[in-house]
Amino acid sequence: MVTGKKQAKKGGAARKGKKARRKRELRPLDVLEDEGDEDGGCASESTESSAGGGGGGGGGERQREHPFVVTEPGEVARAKKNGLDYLFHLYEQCRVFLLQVQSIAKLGGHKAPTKVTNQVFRYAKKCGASYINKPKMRHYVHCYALHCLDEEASNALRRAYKARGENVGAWRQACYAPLVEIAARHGFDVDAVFAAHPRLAIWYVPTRLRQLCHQARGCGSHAAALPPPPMF
Amino acid sequence: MVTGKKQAKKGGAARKGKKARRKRELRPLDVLEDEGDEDGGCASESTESSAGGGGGGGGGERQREHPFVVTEPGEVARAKKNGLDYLFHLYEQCRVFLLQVQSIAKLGGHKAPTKVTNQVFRYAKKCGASYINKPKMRHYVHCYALHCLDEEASNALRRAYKARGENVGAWRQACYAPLVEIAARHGFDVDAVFAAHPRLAIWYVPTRLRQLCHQARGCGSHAAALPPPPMF
DNA sequence: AGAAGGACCAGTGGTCCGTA
DNA sequence: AGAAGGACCAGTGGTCCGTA
Repeated sequence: MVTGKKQAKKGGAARKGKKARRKRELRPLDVLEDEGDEDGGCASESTESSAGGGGGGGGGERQREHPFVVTEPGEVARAKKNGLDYLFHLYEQCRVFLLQVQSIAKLGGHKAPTKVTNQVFRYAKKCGASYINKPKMRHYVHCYALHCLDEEASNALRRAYKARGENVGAWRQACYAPLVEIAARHGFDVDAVFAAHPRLAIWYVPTRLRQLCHQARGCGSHAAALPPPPMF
Repeated sequence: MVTGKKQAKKGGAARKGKKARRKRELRPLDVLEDEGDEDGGCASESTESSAGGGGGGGGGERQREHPFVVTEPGEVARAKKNGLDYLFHLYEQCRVFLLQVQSIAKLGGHKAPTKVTNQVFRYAKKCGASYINKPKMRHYVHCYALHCLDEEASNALRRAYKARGENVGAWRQACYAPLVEIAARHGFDVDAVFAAHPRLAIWYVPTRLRQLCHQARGCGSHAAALPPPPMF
């Protein structure tokens, strides 16, 4: 409480042109630089140069990850695209990174995170997993949640959206409804649903999903077959 | 990471004369002012004017709480002092405040804290419990932990330290050793010990206690009858 | 247009140290 | 001296929005 008195409160507007968002110019191999930092460098440097990464053989310009496309289970995405199996694989990698951070913390007598925190993302970067970042992982958590909680339903949804030629954004939106239904069967307690699943418990419940469960609860006791909400 | 590059790292030195620690001049009844703030004012204004509070009948100057003295279980502290039953009572109050914050959050579809967080302390203040504050509660958590985990041992320690005429600081220090022993019986996993006790699970494990457990584990498998560590 | 992610900001955990 | 607690700060959770 130093700044003011109340201000725009969380998810509101009031962000506009503050502080001139200077972007530091991209330098190749940035990740490898702040070594010798304590806090533990990666335990194995498992660069995991596998799957859909960007970057290609050539030059200096750091490449973004290829965008995701809706793929069926088992299907490999074509050129310049990443599939959804790859997306879910990233969540599994984060889990492994978390486990490593926990082990290291316990060895040193430090407090260990129980969730995938900033510390874990930082650690992942140090291990060379530059393709993992917080905004991306948070963006798709609920998609991963559906995959964990009802793989059948998740697979069906992927096939349907692929067949319809929908883009990733549409598929992502569509993942909410089945989750709300699952939550409904547990008294609309999404937190409990996440907590009960070992691979999901390490992820924060996304705000949007929590909101949808809350508002679905408000609408009486019909266990909601909500058509995918039009726009949010 | 905006400031610099590494700096003094957590509990180190490097705090000295920064930013001229301006103290805002005390105003009486400060707490009652920032009402109408959303985020939920207190649900009951349970001012709890009970126990050892300071302040006295008279004038404007906001009073500090009376300092604690080592008292036996059931003993009421004499003039201008607060006893240890009162101290432990504060922890129970915080728990109730947490439960209220959780209820309110769930009603509103917001995420609910699982621990006594800043939010809970803020809420307690709004409810008129101005005698509750974070530094104090954090300072004595491990004393409360011993009270929860082994009331017999806790009571014995209180009697012993009272008999010896020790001050609160000495008693507080002495609370560490029995806790380390308890942790030792659980593989030195203090986090697990705290997590397993419902009234304790809502408190963060104090750094110092974690350190002591860690270093006790390092010293072989003797389940540590550690004499109270001389100074830290 | 649709999407990936650097960078920002309000509010957190942790505790020092000026105060009484 | 011993102790209570205001206030600070590094690093967090959350996500916007300039970028490609």
